[in-house]
Amino acid sequence: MRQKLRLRQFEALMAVTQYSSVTRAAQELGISQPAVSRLLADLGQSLGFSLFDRRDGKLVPTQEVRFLQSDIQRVLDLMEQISEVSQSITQRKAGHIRIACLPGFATSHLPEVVANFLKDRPGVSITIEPDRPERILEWMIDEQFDFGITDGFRGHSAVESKDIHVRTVCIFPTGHRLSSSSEITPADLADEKLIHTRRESEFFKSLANAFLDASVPLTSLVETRQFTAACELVSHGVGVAVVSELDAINYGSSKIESRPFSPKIAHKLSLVHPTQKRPSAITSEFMNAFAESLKPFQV
Amino acid sequence: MRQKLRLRQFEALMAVTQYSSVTRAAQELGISQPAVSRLLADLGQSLGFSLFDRRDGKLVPTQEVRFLQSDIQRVLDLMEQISEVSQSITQRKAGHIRIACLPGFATSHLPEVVANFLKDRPGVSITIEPDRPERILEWMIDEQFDFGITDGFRGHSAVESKDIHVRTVCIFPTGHRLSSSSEITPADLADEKLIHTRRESEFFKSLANAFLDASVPLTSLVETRQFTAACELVSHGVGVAVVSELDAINYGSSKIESRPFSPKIAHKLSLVHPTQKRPSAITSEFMNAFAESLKPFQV
DNA sequence: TGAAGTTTATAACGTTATGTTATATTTTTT
DNA sequence: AAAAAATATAACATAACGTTATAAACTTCA
Repeated sequence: MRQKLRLRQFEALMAVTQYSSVTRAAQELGISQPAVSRLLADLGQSLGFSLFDRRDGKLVPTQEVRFLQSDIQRVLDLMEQISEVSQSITQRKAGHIRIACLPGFATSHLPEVVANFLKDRPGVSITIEPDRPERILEWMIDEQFDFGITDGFRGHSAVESKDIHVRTVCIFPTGHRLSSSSEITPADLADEKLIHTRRESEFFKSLANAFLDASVPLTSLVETRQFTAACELVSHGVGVAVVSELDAINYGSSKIESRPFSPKIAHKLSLVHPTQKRPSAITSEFMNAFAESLKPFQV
Repeated sequence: MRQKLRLRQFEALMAVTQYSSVTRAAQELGISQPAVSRLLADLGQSLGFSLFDRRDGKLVPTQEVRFLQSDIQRVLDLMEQISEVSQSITQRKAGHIRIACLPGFATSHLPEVVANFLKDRPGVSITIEPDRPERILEWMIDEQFDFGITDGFRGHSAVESKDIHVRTVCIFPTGHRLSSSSEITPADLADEKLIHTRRESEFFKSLANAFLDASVPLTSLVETRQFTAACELVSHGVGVAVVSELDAINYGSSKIESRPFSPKIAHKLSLVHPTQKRPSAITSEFMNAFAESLKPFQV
């Protein structure tokens, strides 16, 4: 009966082919000569044809063997590669991370974090998919992504989340009268038209409460989902806004200025991942790195 | 210490991935469940990360494993392929044969033999390289080819040969006065202009001797290396010739006719192969098949 | 829940693959 | 033909891989 072909036999075959000598091959493999002799004998038996011919003192592979050698070498190379990749994985140097995030992060904060993370991890690749929070939540539930950066998240059994409260600031066009204040209060904004997030959002409610507490009317002008859009509108002099400091800084334009807003209102970000699926080691590492990157902006 | 990755472990890994169950995988592999359990445990140990997560009763590969799976599958597929190809080789259904031959054979007799040979040997491939006898001899000595079909071969220590003596016939243009004879003798050709092989060739010497013995002068018109060229010339009415029956038949044109020549003169073909290099099984088989194909034309 | 049933892991122990050393045989060189 | 080198064979140890028995963990369902 034709037995099973074994890797060790292939290693012996290739070594003998390379050195044209069983003795030499054994040395290179770091085992004894009889061991190689028998590996070859067994392999020849399994394959059903002789493996080498003697030619003036050297062993030359038969044509049958040569016909198989490229495939055999490929197997050995692949094994080697798998071994290397697995090492990279344990050293957190290889893997793939699928990230879903709010559109704002895809362009501003995240790229820098990703670039930094990949710098000393050559085998790691990353997918970034920006979309609305609702979609990000779906993706987490479906486990289509490993990690999500979202806001307005209210909990879901299939999604584990870590909340990050980032500072917010009031932004206004450069040269605006508000630039003389070192801190902005609702009273300062009594006559200003506000650009803000959706009325249903937690953040808007906090903001509205602040105005309410200060007995100042809130003049709503534009409602937008994204802080980046708010920055853009403010820079065009449309109005003023209270946005996360993260966005204000990353907007990086000289057309707007920012000041702390009082009372302190935090914007809640949620770093999420599927509950059921244990994150891969490299994903965990990235999630930590990302949380760390937000530290400077946390309340 | 990171031990060696073994094929059996990969087989277990893929089986468990496929069936999401160790028990089921063991059944499919035809071994006991504990055996699979341990293969996985060992592999996890070697790789350095856990292989599966439990998800409502099923085993789901970790992302780390999924990252390696395509490579692992490729290794297993390749092993399978090698095993299949090696079977084909022993069954003479796979391999490669490099054939060097005279130009005439490349176009006429050989293709049919090759086609027939390949018909029920799907894995076999063949190289055909036509050239002059001198070059064919070189190729044999250099072992650049497995099998050669040549003539005028006078022996060489590095080349083993088998001589084949094929019948020859006299050819002339259709409707020529010779067509009334059932057998042509030198005397019949006394007034004919002859197209023949090189004067140094054995075959020409035999032919010349026949004329000499019959005391008939040989009127040489064209000297050519190839019988096919002679056929061509004859078909254009340039003269008559004595060529191997093989070529006469394969020329397959109604423009020439042939008759046996008397005395019988054989044309010596040599089937050659390198002495030192043992022919592969499939090459031996082809050489036999080719020799067999010449049987109908042998003296 | 918790008890039953199923699945997986662990333990104890053969068999085969793969290694060893010693030695016979073959091949190459002198 | 003898000496030297290379390879094959024999006898035996160890690790890989299989077994069965059984413990532990997980699912299911009353």
